[in-house]
Amino acid sequence: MPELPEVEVTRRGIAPALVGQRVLSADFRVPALRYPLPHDLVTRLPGQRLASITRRGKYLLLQFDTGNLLIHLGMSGSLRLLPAGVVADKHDHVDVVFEAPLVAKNSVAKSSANVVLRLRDPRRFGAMLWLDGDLGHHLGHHALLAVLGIEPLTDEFNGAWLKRELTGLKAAIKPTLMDGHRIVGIGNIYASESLFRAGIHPRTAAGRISLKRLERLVATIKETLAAAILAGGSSLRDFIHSDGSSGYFQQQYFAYGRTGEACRVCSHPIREMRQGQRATFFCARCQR
DNA sequence: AAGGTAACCTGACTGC
DNA sequence: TGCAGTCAGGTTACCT
Repeated sequence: MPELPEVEVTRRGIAPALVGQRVLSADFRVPALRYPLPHDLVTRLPGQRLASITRRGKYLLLQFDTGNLLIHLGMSGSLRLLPAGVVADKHDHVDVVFEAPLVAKNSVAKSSANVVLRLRDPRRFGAMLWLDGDLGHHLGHHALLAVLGIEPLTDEFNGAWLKRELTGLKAAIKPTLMDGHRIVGIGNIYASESLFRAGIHPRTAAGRISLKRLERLVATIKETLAAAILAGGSSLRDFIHSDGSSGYFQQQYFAYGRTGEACRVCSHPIREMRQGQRATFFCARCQR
């Protein structure tokens, strides 16, 4: 579920209900996800006010009084807002209870119970870490954050930047797009989708793509991510009781998961191959 | 530095 | 119905 658009949709979904609110309690039900969980937050977090929720790549950063909660959803993670008291399911690993009552804007039902931010992650590839002190410092110095690549939805991410970044690379463009140390947020779905829209074959050597085609690729990456955020936003606007599933953008896929189906542009069957243990989908006629 | 592979983990699905 | 095998939206660690 979570590439950049899904993480951003999650951020926008939970922020209005939580920002400005104080924590009442925290509960950890497993010792670790990808990394050990910060169990000491059970005593450290209560009383702290949530000042902001920001995103860096696929990481969510919740800024509190004395530090920051870093959350990564991995392959199967999701965050939901619930009224306190709802029994945790098998893979609901972390709860953070806020003192504000849950008010469902799009729901007739209102609850007077406190609102719970609940992290579910069946595969446990996700992460939750506590970063003490200043967030700005961690963005530049933390081992997980400092190594992150450029944000694709910024003006700095443009054709000239990408041309420079890819110069000399012999690796295929598709896995290169997914390398978070170069560009953050582009996962397996949006890599295939962006390359389809740009008309670039996924196996093209990254360093041998012209500036003109890279400018086109930058544009399709931005438009694909932006469209997915909009589509996700329309279905996940109400995070209360949401199942955290991805939004309606699936209906707009040109290539991903469409093996054997007709290309929406030229009607040739969409093909599937493996690159770096991951499935790649493309149209051999539209993408050269 | 670059490039490729295995590993982490559970659940859903396919085919026999 | 059961069981084995495969696959899944991510990332790091560890090879060459």
